[in-house]
Amino acid sequence: MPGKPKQTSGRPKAADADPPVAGRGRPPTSYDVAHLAGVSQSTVSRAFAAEAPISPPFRKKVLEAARRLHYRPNAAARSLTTNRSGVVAFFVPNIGNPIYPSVLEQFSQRLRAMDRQILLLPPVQTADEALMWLTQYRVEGLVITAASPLALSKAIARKCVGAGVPLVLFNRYFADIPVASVSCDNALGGALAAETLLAARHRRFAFIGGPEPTSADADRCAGFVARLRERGAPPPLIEKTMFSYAGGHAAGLALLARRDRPDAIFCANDLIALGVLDAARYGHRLKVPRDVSIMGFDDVPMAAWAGNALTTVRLPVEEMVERAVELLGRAMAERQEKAEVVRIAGELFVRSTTRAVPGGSGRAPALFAVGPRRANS
Amino acid sequence: MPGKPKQTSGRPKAADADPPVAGRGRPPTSYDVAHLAGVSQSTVSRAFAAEAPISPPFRKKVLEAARRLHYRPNAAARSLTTNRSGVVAFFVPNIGNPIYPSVLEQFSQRLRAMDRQILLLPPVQTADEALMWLTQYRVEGLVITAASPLALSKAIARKCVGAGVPLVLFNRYFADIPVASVSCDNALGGALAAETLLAARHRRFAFIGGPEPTSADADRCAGFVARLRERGAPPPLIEKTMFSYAGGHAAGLALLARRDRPDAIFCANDLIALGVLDAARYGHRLKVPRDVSIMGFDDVPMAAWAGNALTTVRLPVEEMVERAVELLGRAMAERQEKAEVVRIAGELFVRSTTRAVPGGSGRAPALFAVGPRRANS
DNA sequence: CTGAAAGCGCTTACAG
DNA sequence: CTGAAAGCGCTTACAG
Repeated sequence: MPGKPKQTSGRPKAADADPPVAGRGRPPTSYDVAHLAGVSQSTVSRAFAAEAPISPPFRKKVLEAARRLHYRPNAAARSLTTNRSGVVAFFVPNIGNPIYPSVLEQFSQRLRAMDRQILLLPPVQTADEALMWLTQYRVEGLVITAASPLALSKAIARKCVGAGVPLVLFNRYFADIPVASVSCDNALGGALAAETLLAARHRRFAFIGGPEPTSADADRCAGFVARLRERGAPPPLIEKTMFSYAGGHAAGLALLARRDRPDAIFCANDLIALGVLDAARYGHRLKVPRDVSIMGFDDVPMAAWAGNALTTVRLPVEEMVERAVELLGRAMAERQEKAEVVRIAGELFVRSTTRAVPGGSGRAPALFAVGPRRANS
Repeated sequence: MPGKPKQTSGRPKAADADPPVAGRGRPPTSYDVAHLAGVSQSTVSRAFAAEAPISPPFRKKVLEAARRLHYRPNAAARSLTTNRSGVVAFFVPNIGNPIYPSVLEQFSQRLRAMDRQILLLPPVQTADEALMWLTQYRVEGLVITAASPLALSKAIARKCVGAGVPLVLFNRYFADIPVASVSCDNALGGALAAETLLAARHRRFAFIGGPEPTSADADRCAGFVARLRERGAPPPLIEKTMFSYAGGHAAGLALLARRDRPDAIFCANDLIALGVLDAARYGHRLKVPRDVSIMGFDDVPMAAWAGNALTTVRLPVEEMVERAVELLGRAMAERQEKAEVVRIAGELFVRSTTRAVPGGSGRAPALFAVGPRRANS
């Protein structure tokens, strides 16, 4: 007699028991609900599908019975029939950057609204491993939030594109791989940094970037360098270090020990900048910004701390996540990946690690492409 | 003809094509592998189960065919038959605390070794919602890494225990709910803080805790207070604030404005302590530790930064995660929850926000229960 | 709109 | 050890 419950006779009939939760016997199935509601199992299934053909009274009956039994469709069974898991994977290799907790939190909120779950990609070693894992779990989409290690992220991205796994890069892109991405306008941010430091009458510039030529890093640097050149300023020194406080600290110590010590340093991110800041203050006993101005990028929570008050360009996390989820949703719906590249301007936050503009109000000048704002740390 | 592939005729036979990845047609099934390897589908299944009865040559044949097809057992199908999903859920409401990225990272590593995936609990509003979600995804276990908001975490814990969902609390416990947990020995940590401040000849103590009586918070406070009392010191002022830098900053501003200004402040965590530190330095223009000593708890990365050099008690994250995973594994294997409560001592890191011990070597005295260490920030 | 039935891709008794 | 078959709990054509 197919179509009727089998092998479930051992389970206590959770007809009106109050806490039929899980624990003891297995969770209720759609047959249990059908039985209680006096409808067919198909009808139960339809009651839980938004677009399914079912009359309001039937749906009501089913939902009421489901509520009493604490029933929810088994995700695995649903996944098996539909071949869609409802799961989005995240590759967050750079979780150490304090910007990512809020990124993850925002994704979590928005994805919940789309009824998607977040599965964390395990620390795979190769792109093949990643892809096998993605297919094993029938992951519907992948978000990569960092490009370090570059080679691995890139290989994974390439595999995903090849395999048709919807992919969105967060604050990264790969020029040679056609994939959807949402970034801060890093080049513009670099230009904003240049403007800020130029307005403060600096002349000896430096840029400290990460160890690998990620797009974010490269664009921030390029925007900075280009704007300096446009304004007729001398080219900056360019240093590489680890993408961390310790990296910034070491680089800052070295850079500030040079004869031709720069008096304005723009760092590829806040973590580096905060390391440089401490290297200047505590390593070299310099006054910031009197002796040297320092800027970061991202606006991590620590940048606003009173002891740091770091001038920086804020990553527009909220808008970025919003767009990323939008792109991901579109990529999951259509089979066809669009490879759209979104760039969102970041806002300048002038705090206390950059010299005030001479004769200015303390605000950055109005010639910026994006309205600056004096932050109340 | 049951037992043979059905409805798959439309798919290109991926016999020797090189990249049969995903993308176009569906991923290969065990039937495809069986076909290629010249064995039955059952044998394919057995080749992927560690304990299954299968001869080495057969397994080898299967695995080779699987490799060629990039085959991996469909997790949903497996979950459906075994009723076990291989998924562990994480509830990390307090992701803002910079200690959690490393916690999550360590869990990720260890869980991978156990072949478990991490699914993030969405931002549910009620315990019932959480439980329904847990059963919908047949989650095998839950890790709760924070107790804020207390009421929700507690309600979820209670539901899980009631429903038999294996649960491990990370650095939290609920006295009235029998559930496995792994914590830092917070009371001991509080005592260490008291010893450190007493040894520096302080007399006017304060404790700043979080807004809710979480176990970690309460134990740190209790250990601190008890040790002060044992040593005949006057009882500390006790303040409450948000579990954040901003909370600590506000509380520090207020506390240090008092007539009976404390000269030694122990904070429930580093984020609060760093806020207090900046309130002292930049809000009140005090010298730390000359005018006031400040201690935190956790040893977040920022505590070691040169500008902060915060004396603190380190959360033994690595050991804690190791034990937590162990407990979780046991709870998932046995049906019976043990409610074991593990406490691991945290290590004292003396940096520069506490006065050196008079006449001492700069090291904390040797009477501490746990060997102190002077950190090289 | 509603119900009976097939099928998703596995695992696991059951025979041999 | 190996294979044929049943069954996991759903979704979705297919009839009515």
